[in-house]
Amino acid sequence: MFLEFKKQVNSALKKAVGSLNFEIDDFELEASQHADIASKVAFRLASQAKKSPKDIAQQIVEAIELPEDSLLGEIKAVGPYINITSSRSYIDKTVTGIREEGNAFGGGFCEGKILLEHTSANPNGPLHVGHIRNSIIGDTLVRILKHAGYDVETQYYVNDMGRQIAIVSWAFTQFEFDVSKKPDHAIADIYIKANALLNDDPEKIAEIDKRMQLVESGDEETIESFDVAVSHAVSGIKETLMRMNVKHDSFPHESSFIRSGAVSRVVEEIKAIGRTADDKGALVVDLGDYGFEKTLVIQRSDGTSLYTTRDLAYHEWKGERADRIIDVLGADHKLISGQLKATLNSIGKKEPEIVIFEFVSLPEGSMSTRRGKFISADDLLEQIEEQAYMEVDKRRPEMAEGFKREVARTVGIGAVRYDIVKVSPEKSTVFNWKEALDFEKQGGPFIQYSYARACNILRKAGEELSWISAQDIDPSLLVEDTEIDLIKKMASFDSVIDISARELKPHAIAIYARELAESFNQFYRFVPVISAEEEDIRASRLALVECARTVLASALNTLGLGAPESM
RNA sequence: GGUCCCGUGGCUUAGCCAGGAUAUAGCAUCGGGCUUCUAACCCGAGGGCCAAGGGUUCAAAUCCCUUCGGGAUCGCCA
Repeated sequence: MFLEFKKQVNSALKKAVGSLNFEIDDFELEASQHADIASKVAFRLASQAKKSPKDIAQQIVEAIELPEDSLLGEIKAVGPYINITSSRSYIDKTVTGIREEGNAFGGGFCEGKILLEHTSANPNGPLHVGHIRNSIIGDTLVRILKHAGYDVETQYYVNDMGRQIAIVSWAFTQFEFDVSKKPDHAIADIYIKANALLNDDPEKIAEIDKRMQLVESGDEETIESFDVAVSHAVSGIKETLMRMNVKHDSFPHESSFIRSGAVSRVVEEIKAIGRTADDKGALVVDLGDYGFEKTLVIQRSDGTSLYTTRDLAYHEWKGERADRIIDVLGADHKLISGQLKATLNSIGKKEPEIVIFEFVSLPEGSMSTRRGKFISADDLLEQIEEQAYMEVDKRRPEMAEGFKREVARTVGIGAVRYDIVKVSPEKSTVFNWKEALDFEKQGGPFIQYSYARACNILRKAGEELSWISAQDIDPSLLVEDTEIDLIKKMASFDSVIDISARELKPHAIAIYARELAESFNQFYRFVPVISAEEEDIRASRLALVECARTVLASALNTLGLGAPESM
């Protein structure tokens, strides 16, 4: 609803400014503490009109004419600012809008097919707390984009033929694989051992090189040994992702692009535009005109392809299947993703939009699967759920064990996801157990609690008052400050979705969800619902609670947090 | 050494790209609130020369330059 409000503000200002014979398109609208929206346009027009911004603001306000039933209410010039408040109709339409649209409220205004790749961690061990930043940012973006109206397909690109996988497959021939363990963890065990062995005995590296050549040339037995290693790791990774409410639609494998001929094809395409050169037997691409000093190697001197080459083929393939391609990648991919985009651009292919997130490190330094220096996502989830269980047990000791376990799971995952997504991706972070397990913060569980409270009111109303949601209500009876604040907060859901979908910034939705929960809690504290004296007021408030439940559920769902009806 | 990202109260953090009204929240600290829809809640207080220095501008947390601190990266790894 806020998007529509903004549109009306723009057109009202445009007309007013036009009637004063000023030329300007951008009204510099911004959120304000003094109104629902404010325009700074008077600053810009000051030089043009040779008048003070203050006078211009006043003039514009006087020139504004509002149509019947406008979403704009009071319009005031305060110094150079034009402060605009929404009308009663805005409030009423928001309530009816939510009641009519339900879960679709605040979205559905975009269209097109998006292919989004995220996580794509190498299958040489379990996901660690750094990888899940990728998964959570990626999955939240998927949910935001879907709500905005896009058709989104999510992919996990499986590196099943890199050097690291050659090492894992080789490790199977050197060490015992512990089948009693979760498979991705068991893979990490032998991978770490193999790396240590290669470190001690560099002559064995030739065996890895040999495997790399064999797999690329299509040797059945080697391919099979890679597949075994990869599928063990991937099955464990999938389990972890599922536990975090993260789902991928497909898992394309790198090797498939070799086998389909896509890799050789893309190499030929690059050769054809005359950008390639031979550098000591390796094939390199010159991207100097794109601002890259150094050339990009796309083929080793032994003729095998590299990650980059396969990634080029993968992106070419993705570009043929979607209107937009989005990749969520770690900070280590900044350079290479720039080169990837430049190369695709040079052969006239669709470029991906890249979302970069900075690294999560440990207090003692950076994480490394190879060296066994990492905290696995499974460990984190295990501990957080245990912590959450204690919190539930403390608050609802009388409830059944199954209830406590279920709530602990929902709340635990919620806390983890929220903590990660609420921070801007461009900040590097240091993982800290104490903070990760702290439930006192106003985070995921805070939002889930608001939702549970809303559910509880409605459940009680159903039991005690035989309330049903279809009842006709009068939204104009909602006049308390906290009611209006809550409604306005819900109204702005669409604009938050719009902004986070456009800028690919999931953390905006995290902040919004928290504010929405806060608004609901304030309403809950100050306005009686079930015990409201007058029946029509009670009905309107129940409808409002139901609206809040709807929007809270959407916000939680967009963040990938579970919505518990009781906790 | 080159390039990119980050540096906001004790801790975590929004705002920065598109400069303007007293800089946003949370945690922690201190004070108040459960006979009333679950207190995982609500209300209030203190706490910031927005890393430092310079510049642009009527106006800078926001743009530019320099320095410092942290992270990432710099062809045949991924």
